[in-house]
Amino acid sequence: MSQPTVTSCNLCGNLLGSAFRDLTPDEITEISEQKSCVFFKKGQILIQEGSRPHGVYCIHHGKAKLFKLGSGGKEQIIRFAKDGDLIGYRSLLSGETISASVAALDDLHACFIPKNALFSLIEENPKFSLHLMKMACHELGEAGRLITNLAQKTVRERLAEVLLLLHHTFGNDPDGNLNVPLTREEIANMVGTATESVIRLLSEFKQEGHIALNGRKIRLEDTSALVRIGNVYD
Amino acid sequence: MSQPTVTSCNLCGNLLGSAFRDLTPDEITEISEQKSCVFFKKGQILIQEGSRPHGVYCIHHGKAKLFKLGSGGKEQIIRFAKDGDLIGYRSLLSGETISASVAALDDLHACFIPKNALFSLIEENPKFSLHLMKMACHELGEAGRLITNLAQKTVRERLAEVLLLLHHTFGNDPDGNLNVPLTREEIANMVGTATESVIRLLSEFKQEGHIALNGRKIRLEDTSALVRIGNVYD
DNA sequence: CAAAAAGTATGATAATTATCACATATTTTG
DNA sequence: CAAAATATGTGATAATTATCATACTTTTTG
Repeated sequence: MSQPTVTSCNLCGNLLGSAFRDLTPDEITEISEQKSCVFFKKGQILIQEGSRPHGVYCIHHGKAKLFKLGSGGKEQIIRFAKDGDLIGYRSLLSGETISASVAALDDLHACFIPKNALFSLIEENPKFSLHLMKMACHELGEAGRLITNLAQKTVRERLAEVLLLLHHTFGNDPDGNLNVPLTREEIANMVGTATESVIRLLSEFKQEGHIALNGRKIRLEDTSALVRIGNVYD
Repeated sequence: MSQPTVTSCNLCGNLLGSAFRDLTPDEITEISEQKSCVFFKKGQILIQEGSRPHGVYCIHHGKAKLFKLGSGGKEQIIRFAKDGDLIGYRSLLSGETISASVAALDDLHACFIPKNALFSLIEENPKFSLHLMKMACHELGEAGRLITNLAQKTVRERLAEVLLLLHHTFGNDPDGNLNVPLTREEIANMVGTATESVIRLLSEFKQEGHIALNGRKIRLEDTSALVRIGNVYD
C-alpha cells in the first residue's frame, strides 16, 4: 500500500497544487537533488514544538495534524495538512523555535527540504517568495476566524463548524464518511472542549438526523443543518 | 497636541523599529513621495473588515485595536498596533478581502502607503520582502498561542494573561496604570467573555492584591501573581 | 486469536460562566 | 455645566460545560 518512490519533484502529482508550482524546471530539479524522502507511521511526530527547524516537509501522501500543548499539557489542534502541503515553514521564516508539533494521522510519506535549499529558492525566485508570503497571510486570516469562533461560539456551534471543516478539508471516503481518522478526543482538541462533551453532542446531532455514526466513523447527513447550527457564514 | 508633520520617512523616529528599516535611503524617499498622512480621531475606523485593501497604514503615533465581528455581531479583539506598526498587510499579501477591522484607541496619526508602492518595494528589495514574511509568520505563531489559550484556559486565566499582555504591549502611564484606554467591554472582547465577568474578576484580583483599580484605570501591583494565575510560561 | 489497551458512551453532579436586573459612577455632549 | 449617554459594579439566577464514575465496545498488540 506504500506509494511509489518519486525521484524527481518534476514528476510529482502534487506539484501543481503545492507551494513549488511557480518554480522553474531547473529549480525543481535542484530541490529534487537536495530533498530526502521520509516515511512516518501513523501517530509518529514529524516536527516537535520547541525545537529548532532545519528545513520543511512537503507532504507527498498522508494526513497530519498540527497542534500545540496547552499549559495543562492538553493538545490543541490548530490545523491540518495533507497531500502537497508544506509544513514547518512558519518557524523557518520567522526565525523562531517551532511553535506547533506535527503528527501523522495515517501512514505518511513526506519530502524533507533543507533550510538552505529553501532560502536559496526564496532569494532567487520572487514568485516563490510571494507565494510563501501568501500562504502565511492566508493562514493568518484563518487563525483570526478560529480565534473569534473559539472566543464567542458555544461548544455546540463549534462542533458543527468543525465537522464542516473536516468535510471541506478531507472529503468523504467511499462509504460517505468523513475521510479522516480522528478520535473523539482529537475532535475535542479541535473544538476546545471535553471528550465527553463531543460524544454527547455527536449523539444529539445523530438524534436530530444531521449526522450518522458508525463506530468511529462520522457521516454528514445534512450539511445545511450543520451550517445553521454552527452559524457559518462564509 | 498633534504630532509635527514629518514630510520624509527618512526623518521618522519610528523608522528603525518599523518594517521599512531595511530599505535604502532612495527607497525610503520613494515611499515618502507616495505616502499620504492621515489623522483619525479616537474611535474612528481605519480599515474595515470585508472591504478590499488599497494599501497599508504605518502608524506614526497612536494605538489601535484589530478586531473581527463574530456571528452574533460581537467584537473579538485579535491584536493591537502602535507606533511604527504596519497594518493591513495581511489582506494585501494574501489577495483576500480584509479580515479584521482596525479602530483607533486614541487620536492617531498614520501614513497610508498605496498598494503599488508596497509591491514595488517587495519586488525590488528582497530584504524588505523577507521582513514582511517574518512579520506574518511571527503573527501566525502568536495566533496559535491565542487559539490554544482561548480553547483551554479558564476566563480567570485568560484575563490574567491579557493584563500581562497589555502591560507588555503598552507599558505604564506616569501614574503606573496600564497605558491604554480600554473599557471593560473591550477587555471582555479580548478575553472572550461577558463584560460582567471581567468586572467581577478584576474586583477579585483587586481584593487579592494583584491589581489596583482607579475608575477605568488598572495598575498591575503583582505581575508574578498574574503570571501564576494565568499559567504564563513564556 | 486472546488479552490488554484504548476509545466510546451515558448518567450524576459540580463548577464555571452567561444572562438579566438594576443601582451607581463616570464620561461625553449640547 | 447640566443632561444624557455610556460605563461600572453587584446580586440573583439560569444555562452551559467540565468532571467523575462506570459500563461497554472497538482497536491494537503480543
